[in-house]
Amino acid sequence: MDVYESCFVSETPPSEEEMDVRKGPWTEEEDLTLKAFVNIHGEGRWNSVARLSGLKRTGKSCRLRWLNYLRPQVRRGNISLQEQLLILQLHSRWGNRWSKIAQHLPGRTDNEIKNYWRTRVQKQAKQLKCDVNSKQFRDTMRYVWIPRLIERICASSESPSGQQPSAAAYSDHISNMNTNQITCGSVQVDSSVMTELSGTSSDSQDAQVSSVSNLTECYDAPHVWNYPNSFQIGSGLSSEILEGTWNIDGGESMESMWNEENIWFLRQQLYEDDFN
DNA sequence: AAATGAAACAACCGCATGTAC
DNA sequence: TGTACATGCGGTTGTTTCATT
Repeated sequence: MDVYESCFVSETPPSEEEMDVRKGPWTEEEDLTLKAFVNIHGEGRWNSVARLSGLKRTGKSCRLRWLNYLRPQVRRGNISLQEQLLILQLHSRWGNRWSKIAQHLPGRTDNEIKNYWRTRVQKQAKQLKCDVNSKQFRDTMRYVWIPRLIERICASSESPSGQQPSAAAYSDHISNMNTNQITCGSVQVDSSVMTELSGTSSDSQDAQVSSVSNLTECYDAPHVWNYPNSFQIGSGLSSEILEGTWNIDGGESMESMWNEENIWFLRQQLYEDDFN
């Protein structure tokens, strides 16, 4: 039995009523207490942490506070472009499985990703006056946003890219993958980016298919894709999208969003997952 | 400067799952 | 095998911050 364990094998925990449990925002003092306790004894056994640290909190509350806020690895602040792309992709595959998505975004918590999705993506769906799970929203993403984005990926890939992984290395990496690819200049773009978001991939069968973050400013009918005859560009789309005035994160441009580094990063993450 | 509404973030709750006994 | 407890997850709600009028 280790030191930690010996600390915790003890009396039955008092009920919440008996404990006079504190709720609501954590104070700085509570944070320090929890941090110090976990630093000494390690994570886990949260009910014991709550009891022995002197915090009048539940084990659940301690765990949540530690995982979402106090953990040293936690990254706070703006979700980067790469992360936005990953969230979009992974959510299209797994639906609202936030913790699973979070595993692919080091330092980000499921709670943060969930909040991001709710506040940003669902907002966009609201602007479109449709549900994020609706066909209209998926179609908008599938036939308008994504193609436009990919077109921009292609465009940006042809510009100098500094210290990024080379396009050649990237092509080598994906050439072994059994995927359909579209060549745009020196970079190949995987058409699975499209099919995943269409909700037809096998992985998405058990997941609720949802859609895209602030992937806007995307309407500009890309010529690189074949649209189904039945799909009318612009049908039911908001004027912001149709006019290309739907801004990203308060003005961030699509150009900056889709550079070669982002594509490299995104693809790496996805293929690693596919083959794990 | 104050009021109001929207957006972002933090935390709680209930349920599901895992594990030890 | 059944039970109790701990932990993890996703949905929801409460609170704070920021922008607009």
